[in-house]
Amino acid sequence: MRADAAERWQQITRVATDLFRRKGFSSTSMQDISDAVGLLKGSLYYYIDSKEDLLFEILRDLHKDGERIIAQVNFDSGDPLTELRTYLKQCAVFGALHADRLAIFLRDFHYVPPERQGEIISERKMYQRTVATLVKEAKELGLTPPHLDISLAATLISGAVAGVHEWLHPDGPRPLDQAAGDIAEVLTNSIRIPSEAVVKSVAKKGRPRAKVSSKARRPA
Amino acid sequence: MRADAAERWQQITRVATDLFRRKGFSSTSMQDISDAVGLLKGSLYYYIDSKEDLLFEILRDLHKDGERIIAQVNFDSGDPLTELRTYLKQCAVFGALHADRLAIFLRDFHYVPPERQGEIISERKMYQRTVATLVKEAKELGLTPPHLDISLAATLISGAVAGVHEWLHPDGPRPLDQAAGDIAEVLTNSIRIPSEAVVKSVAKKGRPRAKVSSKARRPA
DNA sequence: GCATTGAAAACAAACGATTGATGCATCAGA
DNA sequence: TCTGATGCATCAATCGTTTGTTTTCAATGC
Repeated sequence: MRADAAERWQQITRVATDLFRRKGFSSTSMQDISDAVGLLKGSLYYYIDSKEDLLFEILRDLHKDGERIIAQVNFDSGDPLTELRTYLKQCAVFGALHADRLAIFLRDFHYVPPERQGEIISERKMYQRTVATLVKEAKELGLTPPHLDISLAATLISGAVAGVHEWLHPDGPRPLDQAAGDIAEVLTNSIRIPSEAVVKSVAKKGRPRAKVSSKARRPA
Repeated sequence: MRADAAERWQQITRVATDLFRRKGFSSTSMQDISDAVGLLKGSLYYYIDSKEDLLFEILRDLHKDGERIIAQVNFDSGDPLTELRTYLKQCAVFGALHADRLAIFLRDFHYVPPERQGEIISERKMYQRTVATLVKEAKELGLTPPHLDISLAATLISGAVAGVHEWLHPDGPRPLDQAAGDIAEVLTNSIRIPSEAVVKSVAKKGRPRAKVSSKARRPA
């Protein structure tokens, strides 16, 4: 094996990831990929078995990276809300760092041959279950509003953090760690008990109308 | 024009919507559509100009329906958090009722010819701007934590409610209106000031470990 | 009440282009 | 020289779309 064989493989997966993300899996042809790599499309089949196989390899790598990062979270602190916050922060960071592959996963996963889906699909369900468990623990400890629908809240939070990759970029104006922390904080806050004092006081005193008019808020 | 011409058109859009949702736009062939309708694929071109045109028509209809529902919200109550809650509830209901077309919009919108995208794209930006304005108003009134990043929070909330269509179904176990209300409540809560009393008291007293073990929470 | 007409609606056949994939030839480097 | 790596030519299938023809059926004339 030549020295640059591994590089070729990385180049192919990198190029394919970029194209799949931008154009979608089924709209990306092997011709597109081979053009970007600098090979003839037939030559790609020296490295892969099929187009779907290439997709599988890309998503399986994402799966592995995901497992590695989540494993760093400590779930034994004793405070479910803090654990949830830490966990969500990690998820947000992960989403920002692997936005391309995550977008492909969420949109084009169903193109992976069914018999190979099992190796990947477990990850997402694990995400949701982790959140669900932490939310449940928080409620049992009285840390959430008493009528909170924990299943609904968990699904909502899971979905929210799954969508973060669409707009949180590692090279954004704020440090990634900081922004991810804020995201986790806001999401965790969604199941906290709100301060009644503030809510009531403001509602009573009849605040003046905000500057932004109703018209401006509904443009055309 | 014959009486059933309008029915044919509805049948075509309905079938296409279902297929686009399940298989994706570019993986759905005109043959698939014509088979499901019961015509030869060439005959479809009596009703449409192109495949992309069909997608455009479907999404433009969604756009119109969206405008109609959002217009019902009263933005002059004087309480931005209540307005946000109402607005988000409407969005959740809308998402559940039009999950198919919404999924197509979020995934396959980029297949709409660029010159025709403008007629549709305004809608989503309006959603986000509405949320952003309400969040900003709430902060200015001191209804949110003082350090809240309003842009981040608004984006997060918008993304969360946009993903609701994936799991909230009109015929679910709970009445749609009720579930949507809960969703809006949780999301609105995410920018409310949390009750410090509860948080501190629990943190202090050193609660016992929750029943669910750390292992169970991270299944393989 | 029946035949005629004309447009709407669907069929039938084919178009060129592109798709994912294969087999074999070839080339370069160890 | 031998093998990993790529070029080259080509496959059958399918793609979206077009064209010309045929069928269907309501309105019309008598």
